[in-house]
Amino acid sequence: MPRNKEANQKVKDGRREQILAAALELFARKGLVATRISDISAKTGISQGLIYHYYKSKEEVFNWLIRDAVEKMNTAALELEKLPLSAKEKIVLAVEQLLKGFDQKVETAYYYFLITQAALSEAFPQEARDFIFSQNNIKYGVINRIFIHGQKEGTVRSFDAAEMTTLFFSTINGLAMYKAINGANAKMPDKRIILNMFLNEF
Amino acid sequence: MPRNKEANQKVKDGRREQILAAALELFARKGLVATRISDISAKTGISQGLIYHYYKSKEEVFNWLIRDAVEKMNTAALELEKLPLSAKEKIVLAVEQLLKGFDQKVETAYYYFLITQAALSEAFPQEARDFIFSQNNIKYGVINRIFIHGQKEGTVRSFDAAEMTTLFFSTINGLAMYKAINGANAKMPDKRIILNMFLNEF
DNA sequence: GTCTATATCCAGATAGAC
DNA sequence: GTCTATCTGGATATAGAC
Repeated sequence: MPRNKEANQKVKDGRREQILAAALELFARKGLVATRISDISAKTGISQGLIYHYYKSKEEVFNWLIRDAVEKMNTAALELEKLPLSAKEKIVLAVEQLLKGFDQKVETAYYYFLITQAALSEAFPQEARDFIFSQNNIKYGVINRIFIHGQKEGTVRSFDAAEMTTLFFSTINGLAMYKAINGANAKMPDKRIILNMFLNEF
Repeated sequence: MPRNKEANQKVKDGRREQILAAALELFARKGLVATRISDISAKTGISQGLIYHYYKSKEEVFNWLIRDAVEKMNTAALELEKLPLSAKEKIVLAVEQLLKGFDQKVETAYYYFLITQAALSEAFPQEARDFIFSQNNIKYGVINRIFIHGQKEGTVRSFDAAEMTTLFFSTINGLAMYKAINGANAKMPDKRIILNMFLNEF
């Protein structure tokens, strides 16, 4: 019966999703080690044993989360780069989208925070860390190229492009933390304040 | 013999300091929960049992660290506010000092990161978190007042001062993370890029 | 003050019934 | 697929010798 098979697959995928969603929030808020499988179990209503049916360990859950996050971000960055817009417009769009993302869904902020933590700490699974170090810089490259392009346009300030890129992502990470900490109470600042860092006029 | 008493006190203080210094780095890099007392023991060469002679628990070590950090930052902020300088000059000085601090001593970055983590996560001792929420905002107040003052001067951009304050500390936190992650490889960006966010000209 | 040895606890992961 | 019960390891914190 293909019907049942499909239905089963749906349930299975649903469970896996549920687990990831709960783990994302828990990992971001409590950290990987402080999050107990029992926390995930409590949050999802899925028994502890069953979680191990879907993922072979807590770290595997974490690895999936990181893969998801990095891939989403890279896809977004590469799509931005391909748009038929000026460098200046791309930068405005990037800042807009990121702020809107944080504002509308805390999960976006959690993703950023998780990646930062994993990059920082040796306590996180090596697999996830390797993946981050090999893949995460793709989005740095995109922004860096857009800055350089914008400098040729004359719209982007003439500071060192690499430094501006560092600052771009440091600021974004800082805002992600701010949002992750304060949740609904966090109001994202006016994008124009940020744009002042990078653009001559807008 | 007061001589011995003093000497003993010195040793005692030295040990306590050693433990704090090791814990700062470990907590920042691995997280509170992932850091084992045995890690602190290995890093300091102080036996596990002896650590409990100086601090009654791992969390107490953490609480001391947070107190130190918050107090240092508040003192610095309040002193900045009292200086006989224009608002514009104070902002330039604050950014300079913070960047220099991160550049010269990773520990400064670790302090920032630790506070941010503790504020974020329920996994950290409630005592430390309460202290942060009651005291940490002092430095936010200082910067906020300086921005407002600078707007009257005409030197600070006329965006919402609270939003600029949020952005100021988000950026600083982001840079602290960047430094904590990349250590000696992290080069702090040109302060002028940051100052563009807040100042009309400089 | 300092160390080594150990009691105690608790979380991750597994086994096995349904 | 799902649950409950349990094994096992490892970390905190303590006890007690020096």
